[in-house]
Amino acid sequence: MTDSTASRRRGDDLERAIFEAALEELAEVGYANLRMEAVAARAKAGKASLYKRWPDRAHLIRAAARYKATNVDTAFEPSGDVRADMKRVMLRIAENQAGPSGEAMRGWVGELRATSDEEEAEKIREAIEQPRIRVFAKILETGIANGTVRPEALHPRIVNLAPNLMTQAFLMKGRPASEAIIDEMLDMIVLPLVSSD
Amino acid sequence: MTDSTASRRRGDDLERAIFEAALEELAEVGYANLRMEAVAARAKAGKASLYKRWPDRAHLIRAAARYKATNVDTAFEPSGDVRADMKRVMLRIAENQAGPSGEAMRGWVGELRATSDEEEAEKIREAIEQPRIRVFAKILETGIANGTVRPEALHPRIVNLAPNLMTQAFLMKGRPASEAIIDEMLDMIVLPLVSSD
Amino acid sequence: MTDSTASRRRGDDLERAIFEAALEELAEVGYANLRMEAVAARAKAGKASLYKRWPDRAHLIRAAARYKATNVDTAFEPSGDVRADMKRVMLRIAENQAGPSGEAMRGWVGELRATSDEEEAEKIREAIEQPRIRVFAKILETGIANGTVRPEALHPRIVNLAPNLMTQAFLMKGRPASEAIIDEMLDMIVLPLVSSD
Amino acid sequence: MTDSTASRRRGDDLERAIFEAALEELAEVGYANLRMEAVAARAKAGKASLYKRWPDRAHLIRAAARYKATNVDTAFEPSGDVRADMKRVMLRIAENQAGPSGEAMRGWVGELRATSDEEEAEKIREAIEQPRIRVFAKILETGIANGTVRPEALHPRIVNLAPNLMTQAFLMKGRPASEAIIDEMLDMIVLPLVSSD
DNA sequence: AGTTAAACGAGACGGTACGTCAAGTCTTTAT
DNA sequence: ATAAAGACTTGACGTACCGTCTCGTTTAACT
Repeated sequence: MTDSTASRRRGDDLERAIFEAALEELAEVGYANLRMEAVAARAKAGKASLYKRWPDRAHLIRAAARYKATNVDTAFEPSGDVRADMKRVMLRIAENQAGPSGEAMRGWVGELRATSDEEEAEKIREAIEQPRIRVFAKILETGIANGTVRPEALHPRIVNLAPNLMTQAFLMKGRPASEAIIDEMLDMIVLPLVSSD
Repeated sequence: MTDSTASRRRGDDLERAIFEAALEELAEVGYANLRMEAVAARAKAGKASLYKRWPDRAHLIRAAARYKATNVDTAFEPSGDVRADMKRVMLRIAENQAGPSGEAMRGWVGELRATSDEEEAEKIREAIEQPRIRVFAKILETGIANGTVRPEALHPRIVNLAPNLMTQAFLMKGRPASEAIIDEMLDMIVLPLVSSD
Repeated sequence: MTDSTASRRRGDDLERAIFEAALEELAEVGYANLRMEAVAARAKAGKASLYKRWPDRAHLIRAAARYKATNVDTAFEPSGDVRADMKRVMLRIAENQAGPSGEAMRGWVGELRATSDEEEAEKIREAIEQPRIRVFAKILETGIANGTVRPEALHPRIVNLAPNLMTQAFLMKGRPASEAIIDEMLDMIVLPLVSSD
Repeated sequence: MTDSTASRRRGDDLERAIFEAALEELAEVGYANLRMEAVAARAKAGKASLYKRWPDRAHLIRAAARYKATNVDTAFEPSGDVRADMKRVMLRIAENQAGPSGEAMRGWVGELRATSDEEEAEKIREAIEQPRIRVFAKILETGIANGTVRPEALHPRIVNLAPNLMTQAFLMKGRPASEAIIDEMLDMIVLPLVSSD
């Protein structure tokens, strides 16, 4: 029997519970107001169990964000309609930014500095960007295949353009871009750059 | 005689001294590690003199950033060469981001939330963007005048594109975009979008 | 009018309040269960205000005990009846041991070690013993004057004998000696040693 | 087979190992700084093995002190010279106080309170005092037999006087009485009280 | 010029959260 | 079946800043 409801959580079980608690706190009070004690209390864990795993709030939140990211369905199958596909992904990014992941990124950005551990920062950034690059690259490749997209559009700076615009809008406005803004981004910036004609 | 070494500063004199101290602290330790006590000590002021003027760290830093912005030479005369003009302004933005203003923005972004005072946030964002919009708009207008730029490029989303790319790069990397990256931004994204033919 | 009820306590006022709180806690829960946070809370003070004044619990409690001692009426006028005078003082010591001072001494004893700061310990011990020595010496001197006490009884080891027996009884039993025990101490040990015939 | 080097200790074997570890810790860091984890580690035992046997630090240490006491040679044959015999026993007590047993008593005293379990305390006190009473009583009886000691000296308060003075000196000074002090105790207090002439 | 009220520097204060430590409990793994 | 190992919850520790408040002192404005 695996009846462990009454028994004490350990290892991964506990870790998951902490992540869930951290993400909920993040969503409720935001990164700047997130207290380790609140996370511990919500996870019904001791503070020591948090500090044993992560040296500080920043590391815990990054780990929680990564945990969230890996537990999210990232499957995506391009339809062939480049604009529709891009819009769909961008709306999904917006949804994500509205939740704890958005808060996590905001906190991460706030504590980032040129003098901080650059390798660590680079790793995190790549972990965030890589999945997006792949998705947008796939969309563009489909477009190239059916002749609607210029082959030169596969340059990383252009592949990343749409998500970067989303990020910028989110960070500077405090909330994700609306659908209207996404439409503008697509029609005025991204599509003109990648379209083949 | 303005011998004020021994005398006590008041009013604007004091305010300026606090701003300078805040900006220096910002440059040295970054927003996340900035302590009100450190600013007060560096300005040889009491903490009460800070809290009398601004309700919290966030407000002080925003005010300091505004103070810095107004004291900087923003005069800009377009040469007619759109690419060169844009690059010049973007390099200037990069310089700025490397200093205390960059830290101020990072801190502001870190504390921003969808639930915060949106009007206040909007005002600050506009105060940051307006001068840039004007500069880039002027550059584009000159280009339109000499036929190198499409008239449709005057849409705010496109006018703001270059500074937005700069902001995004700065926030996500922890340091301003390098010259090479600025070149890429211009040649792969901005110029293709605004060029007339 | 010295109506300062509404204003914030500082300096000695605050110190006194902390001492009172510490002594009350001491009386209620004992030294071993005394918590700095409880003292701070009872004194309506921040923990930092405690730690600013004393490095740890031990120092705070010693200071509180000293404060108590200095605020107690130690005046004593020998009546000439050596046994009655000694009994009176011993009962007073018993009373004292039953209160916070007793707890303070118990705690001090518990933390004392051969390797601790001996000078400090010596100072405290003397501060405790000196007043007693004087009182008992005065009693014996009066007895010598009226011929009921041997002059050799003025040796410190004998002068201190009665209080030392009180201390030993208190420390080993957890509560002060009863009147019956004090009678025995006097009749079987102290008086036989000091009486002149 | 008595090959126990590689096999796991159990029952009494383990208990003895824990006692030894506790006594060593006691001697090294004192009661106040004794950590259960340190005892467990030194005994190469799990903490659970400690808590299974004793409910807390206090009980473990008392048990360890008792264990020590029973394993010490308490055989004593009075020589007939009361002063020499008493001095020999008092020096032995001093030796004992300098070791872990002294620390154990100090800790016990520190945690004792009027409100604690009095029966338990009484039992422990008697366990400590009984062997001493017997030894000193035997010495005095020998003295009475050869006419050097008054028969009235057999009252418990007087029989216990010498060890009580030792205890008091040890607890208040942090270290056992020196030989010079023992001489004074004997010549100024104990012997005058018990001598027959 | 002398007086007065405000502004100021210094820093003590009540308080919150930090990150650490050890206590005592519980689970897992090895003997 | 029992012990070793050590992960876990709990709660106090002592520290660091927060934002408020009090104290004298300095300065500007007004008798």
